Amino acid sequence: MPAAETIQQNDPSFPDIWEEITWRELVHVSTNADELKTLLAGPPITYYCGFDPTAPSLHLGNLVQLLLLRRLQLAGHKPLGLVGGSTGLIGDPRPTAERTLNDEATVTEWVGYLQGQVSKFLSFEGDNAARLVNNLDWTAPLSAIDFLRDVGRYFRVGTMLKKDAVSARLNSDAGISYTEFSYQILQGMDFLELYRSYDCVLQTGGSDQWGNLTSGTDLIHKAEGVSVHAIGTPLITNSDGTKFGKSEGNAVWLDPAMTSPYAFYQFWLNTDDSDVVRRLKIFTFLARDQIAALETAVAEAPFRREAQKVLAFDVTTLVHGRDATEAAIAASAALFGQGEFGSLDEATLAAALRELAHVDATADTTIVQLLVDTALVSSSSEARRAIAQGGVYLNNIAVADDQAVVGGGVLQGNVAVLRRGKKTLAGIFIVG
RNA sequence: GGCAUGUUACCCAAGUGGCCAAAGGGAUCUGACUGUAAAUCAGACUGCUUCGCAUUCGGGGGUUCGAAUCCCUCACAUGCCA
Repeated sequence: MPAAETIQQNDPSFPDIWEEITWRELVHVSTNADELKTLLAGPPITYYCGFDPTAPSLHLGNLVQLLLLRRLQLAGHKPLGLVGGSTGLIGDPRPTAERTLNDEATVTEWVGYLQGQVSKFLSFEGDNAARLVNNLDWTAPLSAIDFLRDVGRYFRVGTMLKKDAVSARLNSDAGISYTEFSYQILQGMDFLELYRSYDCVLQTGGSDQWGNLTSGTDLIHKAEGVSVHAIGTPLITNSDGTKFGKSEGNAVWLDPAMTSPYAFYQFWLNTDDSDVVRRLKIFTFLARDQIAALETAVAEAPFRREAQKVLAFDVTTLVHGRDATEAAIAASAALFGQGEFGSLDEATLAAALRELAHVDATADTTIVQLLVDTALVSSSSEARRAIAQGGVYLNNIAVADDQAVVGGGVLQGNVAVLRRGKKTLAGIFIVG
């Protein structure tokens, strides 16, 4: 375990930031690479990335963008963090189906949450201080007529139809609404507005947003006669083909109330050997030689999982802070340690359990009920099924009977550890 | 606006009057093996007061002893025509 969190800095062994972000595999597509390299090596530029409030929190996919913003800021450039108050009301077209529109009050509330999260990853001090912007500020006052005359005229429908996001939907039987079809115009407008107000010349985003990114560069080219840039980051994938950023089928959120720091730490700790080096490059500020050393460690002693430990420590610390990470590690050590729970002291055990999903219960509560209460399973049918399959443990002892109650299975301090499968745990505090 | 076709569980997708809680694949979960990996193998995967019962196949209504399957209607989608 590292003694201290990695300092946020770019690796000085790279000649310039472009070389570094390329090495970190952060660039999947971009506008002219040579020009971008030169631009980023030169005097500070203003750049931006947008986050749409389609949920109350950002998730791991957004973290890639946040870290790219931060790396560019560390290279001296000036970030704009855009939270899409207006684009969030529309929603970008997903490949499969139309989105459900969220109401304005909800979106407004989420805008606030996301702004808070974005702020944590950027510096708001110094010559290249970050700024937060909200596209509702310039789209809300716009009338439909102004929109069509001033902005719409620059957009060719043929071009819009060719965007992957749109054509995928047109070719599916879901079709696409005019609302979502218009999304690319809104995002293009954002870039133009930021170019005019802040001299913003670069937009970053996921490669799945490439059509929307170029929508902006094209618009600026037409409206202002200027060439600006875009960088599309790769879609992060797991080598086994499953989706990155899902734990137990749920998204991993940055909000500790939605994904606990313990669960967050565990998510990273469980990274596959074959993915861990790529994760280190993208999600940590470790230097090239440090990552190379960890790569060797994975190859020579994979069972030690050194790289995973460093990755989990660094990313959890980055997102949740040092204290939360220490607590998550302590809980992990207690719960996954060699010894029996009975050998742990009361305070350590209780603290560990509080890192997990935990509930209060009486001694005569059934295990089935507790599995449901702790959200280890989603229904009592599933709880019985899990018990029947031998996948439920109380204090590391398999539960065989689906009528069983917590009863005597109580540890020091009147607590019990409920486990489903190998590593999904919950704490039970016996009261009354 | 007209004609045609389609809408099945998390996703894809069979099923076209009873043998359908509904094939198959993916995802997911559990077990074995392990390093709290991966791969592989096995099992599970609507809910419940679980050897039984209840509710599901876009919404509503109808025919029938009986419907995911037939009819009507509404909504949505796709294609062609206007």
